[in-house]
This record gives sequence, C-alpha cells and structure tokens, in this order.
Amino acid sequence: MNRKNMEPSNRNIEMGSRHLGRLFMQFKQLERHPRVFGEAGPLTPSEIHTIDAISCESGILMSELAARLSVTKGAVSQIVKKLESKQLVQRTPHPEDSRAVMISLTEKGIIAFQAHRELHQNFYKELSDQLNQDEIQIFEKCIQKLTELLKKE
Amino acid sequence: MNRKNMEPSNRNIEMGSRHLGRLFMQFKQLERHPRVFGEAGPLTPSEIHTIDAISCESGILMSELAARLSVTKGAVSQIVKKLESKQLVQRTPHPEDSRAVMISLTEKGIIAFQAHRELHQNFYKELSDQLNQDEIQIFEKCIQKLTELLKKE
DNA sequence: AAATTTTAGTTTAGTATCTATACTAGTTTG
DNA sequence: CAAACTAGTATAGATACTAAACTAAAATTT
Repeated sequence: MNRKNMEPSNRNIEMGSRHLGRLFMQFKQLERHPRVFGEAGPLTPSEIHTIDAISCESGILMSELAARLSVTKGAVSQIVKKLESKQLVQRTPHPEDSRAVMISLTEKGIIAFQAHRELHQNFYKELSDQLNQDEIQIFEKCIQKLTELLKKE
Repeated sequence: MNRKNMEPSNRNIEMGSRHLGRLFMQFKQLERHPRVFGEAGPLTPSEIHTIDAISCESGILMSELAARLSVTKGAVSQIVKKLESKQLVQRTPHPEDSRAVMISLTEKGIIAFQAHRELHQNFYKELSDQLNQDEIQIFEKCIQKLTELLKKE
C-alpha cells in the first residue's frame, strides 16, 4: 500500500477516481439548497426535479411520475401535495379510471420548468464552450458510459 | 419553442444537458441507500463519506472535517457520534488545546475506508477500460471543468 | 491580571427527503 | 360476484442536514 511502489496506471486510477468523487461531492452540495426559478420563487431540489419530470405533458399519472423519479408513490404523493399548495401543479381526475389522478403543470409551474431547463442548458453551454467538437463528442460518450455503469451499481 | 425550428447546436445543448442531468439523477439515487463495506458492515452514504474524509490521518480536528465535507460543525458532531458508537472512529484529546478533539479511524474504520476506496477505484477502472488513452485524458479535463463550473454555481 | 472576544465543539429543535407499512377505494379477473 | 390487483393517500420513522443557543477553553485587549 505504499504510494511510491505503485505503478503509474494504478496511480492514475487512484487520482481519477478521486476527481470523479470530488465532482459528485460538489454536485451533492449544490443539491442541498433551494433556488429561485424565475417568478416561480424559490424551490427545493426535489420540488424542481419533480416539476422537470412532469414536464409540459398534458397529464401524467402519479405512478408514472414515481417511476420516472425512481421513488415510491408515497414520496410523489407528498411532494405533489406541496407543489399543489404552491400552485405549481394541478390534479385532474382521470376520465376513465376514477382512482387515477392526472398531474400537470400550472402556468406558474411552466415558468419554473422553463427557468430550470434554461439554467441547465446555460450550464451545459458554458461547459461545451470550453471544449472543441471532438472533445464534446468524447465527453458525451463518457457521460453515457458513466450513466450505464452507475445503473449497474 | 418549437423543437423542429431549433438550430442543431441548440438541440445538441438540449440533449447534452439532459444527459448530464440524467447522470446526476442516477448518482443521487445511488446515494440514497446504505452499502456494505467489507467486514465493517453496512454504512449510510454520509457515514462512509465522513470516513473517507478522515482518511488514514493520525488525527483531524472536527472543524477541519466540517470544512472538508462542506457541512456545519453540528452535522459533523452528530455523525462522528454515530461512527464512534459503531466503533469506526475514535476521539482523542488534543495535546495542546483542550477544547479540540482529534478524530481518527479505528482498525474497523480503516477496513471500511479501504473497501470504499477500492470500490471507487474499481468503478473508475471499469470506466477507463472502455476508453483509450486520449479519451481518458479528455474525460479528465471535462471532469475538472465540470467541477470548476459547479463550484461557481 | 481581569475583561472581552474568539474559537472548538455539543446540543437541540426544526426542515427536507425519502421509505415502508397500512390503508381506502376503484378495477379487473376467475 | 368474490378475490385479487392497482392507484393513490396517510402516517410513522430514518437520514442528513441547518441554524441557533450553549459550554468551556484560548487568545487578545485594555
């Protein structure tokens, strides 16, 4: 376990894995605080993620939403209640199945949705501006591989 | 806001930012569940991150640890208490400053630490095995830029 | 040297996010 | 039609944090 006896490749792996770890830590830290999304006001991370998952669809079921966010129905139930009280989403009864509820964004919700998407896109743009076309392509490949690997974990 | 009217570059940004978002979601999901680290047993994400931050140092102050983890002293105080009760870390009084406490890993803590590092390194190795030398280098560059950008957010 | 301020750490109450479990009430199926 | 399934809600508890109030020791002022 002596660092001086390590092969270069092992040291590279050690460094690389640490850098990746640091990136995720940085991300985690960001995800701890509420942010303001345009006129929609400050929203907690899970609130805005839920809004993003609902997207501009005409209506999505609670259970679909749960699957999309990879959380339980109970979690979605709670967060939708909160979003409804903030008038960001609305519930409409399903026309055929009276157990089901269709969730959709209100106008205020759409404002938050767009502000959030824009934020993300500006972030990505700022990153890709620092890369050339080849590098972007490789970056995309890496993102995809990373996502795959994380899914397996 | 019509997708068909978008320039290719805008569409690429939209796609890219979505992929990046998905990656972080995948990561967040992983970070929700406890994992087993060798003989040290199952540890929650924040427990193992704290152990990783303590590392194999001979002794680190609570306040240093808080800074390293980017959390408040109170948060560290709580988690160290839990780790101490699990016999993964130990407190020793500071030789000169009797207010201060030195935190270090026990043998069991070191086992967890090493198992965690190994896990991360295996993950990184699996990723880099799918890339050639140039791609790894670009990937590293991107990780670094991403970390910088996130820090600014 | 006494008084003040700063620093190290703990404690407590409260918030956000999630899970698991138990539940209600419609829907489908045998 | 009864049994089993499905959609969603409610609630209690876990985790992981913050903010604020606190204790006690150390450093600085006066």
